[in-house]
Amino acid sequence: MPLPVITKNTTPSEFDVVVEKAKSASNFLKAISHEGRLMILCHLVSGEKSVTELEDLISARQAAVSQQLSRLRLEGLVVPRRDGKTIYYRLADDKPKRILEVIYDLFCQEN
Amino acid sequence: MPLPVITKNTTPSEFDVVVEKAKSASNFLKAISHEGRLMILCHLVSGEKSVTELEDLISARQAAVSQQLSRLRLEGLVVPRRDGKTIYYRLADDKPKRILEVIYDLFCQEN
DNA sequence: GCCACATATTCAATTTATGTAATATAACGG
DNA sequence: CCGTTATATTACATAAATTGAATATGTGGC
Repeated sequence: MPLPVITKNTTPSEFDVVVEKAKSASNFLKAISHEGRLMILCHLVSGEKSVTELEDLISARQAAVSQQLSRLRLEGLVVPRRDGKTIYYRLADDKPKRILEVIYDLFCQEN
Repeated sequence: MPLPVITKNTTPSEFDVVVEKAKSASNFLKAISHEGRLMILCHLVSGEKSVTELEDLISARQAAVSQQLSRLRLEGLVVPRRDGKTIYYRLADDKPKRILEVIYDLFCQEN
């Protein structure tokens, strides 16, 4: 429950573990802290979408969307599935959803 | 509850509102998606800390910590309070805490 | 094999973020 | 007023992220 606590008793190796986790977390956050990628993830919460569908949803060009998906794919946030010519993307796990729920609550809900 | 949905019926102005919110959210996420700033915020969850205390906690130099705090201050995530020579920082509201709880759960908790 | 559609990759140009070092300000004690 | 401690700001160099344009790949139909 509580967030990590660092005191004088924290050993160097324990400290390193915390730093490692902070790195993973900040990489994840960097991946989602981009307007376009954030919108893409939002749309994927409601189910998988093709690249073309995403282009329309966020009014962006093919190359841009494909690049953003590529970044999300490399970070392991989304997973592609090919069906004929079209490629559908979906969230890889519930990490993005968990964060997005809070973000939505904080930025799109109140007043 | 549900995340924002964009359909063919979404008007341009409604769309703009969503984009605006996505911008705020991504700015906020950018502010916290930095290893040092993330650690600082983590430490502030348990109560206010002076700049010097934070320097020790995250093993960073004075100028670096001060810069990171400055960024967080400009984004409205933290608030300073002066007491004599020392300046104490605390979280401005519960936004960072809300996110950090999920982050901690996702990255520091499981197995 | 050739064409069209859907998607991905590459490259260069630009912008933005970050780290370091040096310097500045603010408050206190003497 | 001076020195010291605590913090902030600035300027610069470097690295990383983003964008746009062009091009490439993969798939299905003919």
